[in-house]
Amino acid sequence: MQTGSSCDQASFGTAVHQVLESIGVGEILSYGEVAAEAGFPRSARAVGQFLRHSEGYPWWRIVTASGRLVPGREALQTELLLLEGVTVVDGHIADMTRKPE
DNA sequence: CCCCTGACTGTCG
DNA sequence: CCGACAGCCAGGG
Repeated sequence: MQTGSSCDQASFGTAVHQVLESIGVGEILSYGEVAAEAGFPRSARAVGQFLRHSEGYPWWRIVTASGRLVPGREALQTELLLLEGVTVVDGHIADMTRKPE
């Protein structure tokens, strides 16, 4: 895509909105990843504020950079992720695309 | 325009 | 692995 009109960053919420909409089922991203995709690699916190104040977004697909689930909704998020087909263990993602070993 | 808060991140102990 | 501290950035009063 990028037909030439997708570079307009109206505001943070608009950019994040596009990224959240781009996430597929079973796709886990961290706040920093979403922020980077939105065009703000240093604004992970702003993503959290947006998700918390907004509803209708797959916030459960968003975790911290450590693969940790969102504080305050760990139990709920874990169940939702399991339903999405994501492996969650003890409140943390066990299926991150990373393979340190 | 200034100050504070926060669903973050990375480093240190 | 986990708790504490500092740095960075956007939003709201």
